[in-house]
Amino acid sequence: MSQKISGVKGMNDVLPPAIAVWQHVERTARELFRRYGYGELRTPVVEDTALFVRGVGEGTDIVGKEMYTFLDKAERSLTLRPEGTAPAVRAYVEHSVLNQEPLTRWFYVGPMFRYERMKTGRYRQFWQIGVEAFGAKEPAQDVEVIELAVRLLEGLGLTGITLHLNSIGDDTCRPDYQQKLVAYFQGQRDQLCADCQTRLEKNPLRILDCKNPQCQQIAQGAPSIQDSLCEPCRVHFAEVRRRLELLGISYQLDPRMVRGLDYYTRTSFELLADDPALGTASTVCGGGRYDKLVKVLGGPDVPAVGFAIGVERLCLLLEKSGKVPDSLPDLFVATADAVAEDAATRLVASLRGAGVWVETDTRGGSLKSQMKRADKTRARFALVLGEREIAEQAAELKPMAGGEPTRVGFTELAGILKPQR
RNA sequence: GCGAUCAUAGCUCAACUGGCAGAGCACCGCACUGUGACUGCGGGGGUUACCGGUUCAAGCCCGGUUGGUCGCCCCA
Repeated sequence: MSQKISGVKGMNDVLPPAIAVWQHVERTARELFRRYGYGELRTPVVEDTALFVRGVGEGTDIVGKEMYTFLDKAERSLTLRPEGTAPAVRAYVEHSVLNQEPLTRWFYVGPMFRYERMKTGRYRQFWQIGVEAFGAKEPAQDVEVIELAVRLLEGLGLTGITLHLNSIGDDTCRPDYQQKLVAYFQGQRDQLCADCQTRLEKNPLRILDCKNPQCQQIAQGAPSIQDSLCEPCRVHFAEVRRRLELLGISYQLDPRMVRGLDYYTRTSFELLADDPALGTASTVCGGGRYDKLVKVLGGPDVPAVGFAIGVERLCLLLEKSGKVPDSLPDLFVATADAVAEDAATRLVASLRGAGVWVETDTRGGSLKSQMKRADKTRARFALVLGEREIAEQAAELKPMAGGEPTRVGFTELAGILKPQR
């Protein structure tokens, strides 16, 4: 025996049967996105490092300390993508998509990479399902994107999810607000935690969602961004809210929810799970409008909105809720004697050709061990084939869950089994 | 990056104040079987995460490393 090699820290294998949750999530998402006219985008897992430095922001934790960055053999600095928006924008700009269509709606599913300390619902390789819509500045687009996120979780049968909503203004009103904020916190500077004192200079908005109780207390009295929005931002946000209500999507206004990145504008939202199983990783989905980003990445001045969902977190919630539909074989075929072998092989092949999910034990063995195997597969029906059945071209179809067997001719089998799926 | 806590068979866990590393489940084989979850008997599986130290003797005590889990930070 050679030395065992284990997987990389923070990166997980998913194997059957646990993969069923993932497949269910993906299937549900793809079907939903199709109905809203979103097309799938696939970009490489590796990008030019500069894309994230510029697109995500130099001052962020992600760029500052969490990226998997390396030099390839030609000394290019490459990075394993830490998120999906910057690559989507890169592709949008690179293929001049705006020149082909004024409105573009994409979704993506794939792994992201961040070098972080692990905990529940947080891994170094994690999957995101994301949506990006380019070209519409209208509130209707914000709402369509939010609706998509909400409907996906609804469609998966999840409850206990709250939509948190805020508008963080734009270039014209946010600077004013930041000034007001700084002025307010400056007065109580020494009562803030050490982190927040630095934030006061670098990113005052972030003080608002500091978890420190003392800071939270102080933040309570801070001016709300809602009172500082400029007229266009105020109107935009009011329309977003009106349209959400129109669709019956409830939300919680959260004026202290902010985004750390400069290019985010106006609408900002998160979906939070109240399930303690996620611990502090309760954010299942985060998104918002980023009207500046396309231009920042060298493209035209195109408005955009999007979100990203953490698939592992979603799966954790789903596994716990037990709302994953079973996917089970239709039939298990066992052989009782050697005479039946060849005929059974052909019967199984033709059933499979007709679309029936058939399991067998390719190791053969005693009927008992085959039936044990059948039990394991949780097939709906079992069929035992021997000399007698082959001669008569018919067999007892036995429901594995219990109940009376029925005598069925081989030619009828596919018809009986297939429609039940 | 900081702090807490844990690590024994594939899984869940035992092993007294330091004294030959075990059970259940799972897996495999045989017997009995024309029909499986609660038939009988048997079997394979471990350098007790790794490295070092103390001791006549370490799964147990001490130090380090790695990995898991949970807070802080940040996020999805």
